[in-house]
Amino acid sequence: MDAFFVSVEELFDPSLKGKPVVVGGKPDQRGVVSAASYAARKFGVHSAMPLRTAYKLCPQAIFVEGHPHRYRDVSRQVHDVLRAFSPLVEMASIDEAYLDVTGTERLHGPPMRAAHRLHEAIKEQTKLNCSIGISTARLVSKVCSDQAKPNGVLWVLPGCEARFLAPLDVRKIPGVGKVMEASLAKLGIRKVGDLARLDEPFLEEQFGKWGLALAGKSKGLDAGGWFDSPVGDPGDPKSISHEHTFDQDTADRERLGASLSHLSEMVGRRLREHGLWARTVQIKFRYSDFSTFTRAHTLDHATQIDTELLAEAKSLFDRHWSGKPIRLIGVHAGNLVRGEGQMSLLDQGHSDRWGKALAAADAMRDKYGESAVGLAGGLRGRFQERVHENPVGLPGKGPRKDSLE
DNA sequence: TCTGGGGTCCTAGGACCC
DNA sequence: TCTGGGGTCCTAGGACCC
Repeated sequence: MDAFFVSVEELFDPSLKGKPVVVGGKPDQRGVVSAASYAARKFGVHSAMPLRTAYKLCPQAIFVEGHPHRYRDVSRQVHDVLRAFSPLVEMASIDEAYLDVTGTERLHGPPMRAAHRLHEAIKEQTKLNCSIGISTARLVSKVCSDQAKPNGVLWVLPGCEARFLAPLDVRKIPGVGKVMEASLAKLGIRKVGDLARLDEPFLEEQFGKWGLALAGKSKGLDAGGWFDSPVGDPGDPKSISHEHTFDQDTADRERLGASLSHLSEMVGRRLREHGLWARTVQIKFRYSDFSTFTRAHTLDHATQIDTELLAEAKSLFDRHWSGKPIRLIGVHAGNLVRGEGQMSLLDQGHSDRWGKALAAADAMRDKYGESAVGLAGGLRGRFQERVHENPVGLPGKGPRKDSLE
């Protein structure tokens, strides 16, 4: 999709059209640009840029917080259009998808006509512009859809992949970022064509497994990793995490504890949504100087219970926090397994009761919103006066710190 | 330029096992 | 007693993507 977040904002507020718009937050907030309109890009504003920098470059821009739910809804609409077109669809992100249209020629016509039909269908049903790249490989299609922006369709004929890529900067290859670009530049490699001319053993020696894949990519092959896999459902997530950057750095133990509590609940909720259980709990923290640490612990069983995630997160935090002010804190669940994790027998009764309570809490959140219900610890500092010891007696006996309010 | 939040994949060292 | 080779799992960090 072209300038996706901005375009969705324009859909809901047409007065934004044609103006410099920055999605990501207010200019005095900690944060970065999620998306910038083409008018804002003219001033040098681009995604991932700090909001304060964007403001300096383009103070007249309209800064909006954004509406993640709307983006998700529209993304689903796009997905529906694509699925009607071909069953082999893979959403690669909220605004990007791959379609395998092998053998649909009798249905949709030759590639160019098929792409234009799809382009029109998306415009008609979502009122949004997109760009389409057509080729024999995922990698080439992605690069060529980027080249087709805005609102274009581009087809790289079979056999022309390497010739299409050769004049482009190496940075255009997905997976080549700032660091790789700099390492390649040191070797005098700036264009994809330079890369394609080198022999594979040299690239492997220089960059390991990645170098080898890179050699293939430069020639237009889906060499190695994700690009190599067939188009289709990507399957279960491998990790689930939530993190939070404070408006101002804090060393307030209560606030940090409340954050860990809230983040653990969000992670637990998403685990239950997916039917996944986590064996590894990891916390992340970042100090004022931006130094960032992660600390992990792997359990002997898998869990999806908020209080258990929280207990691990808290214990990791208490053991490793230096006491200095913190900018960011996060909770991460990894080593995910599907279905029932083996609960220790002792905990079985305990987890059953929590299971029921958590299901009820999730249902309330579905109905009334994310902040409808939470662990008492997570409310501390937000609704201090409302926190009593286990007001509804759920689900433990008597007062307890982690009761559900 | 004062740097979000959600992910994936890779590397490297160490513990541990046979 | 100076010490192999293969494997797996765990942990920490980092590059990269949208």
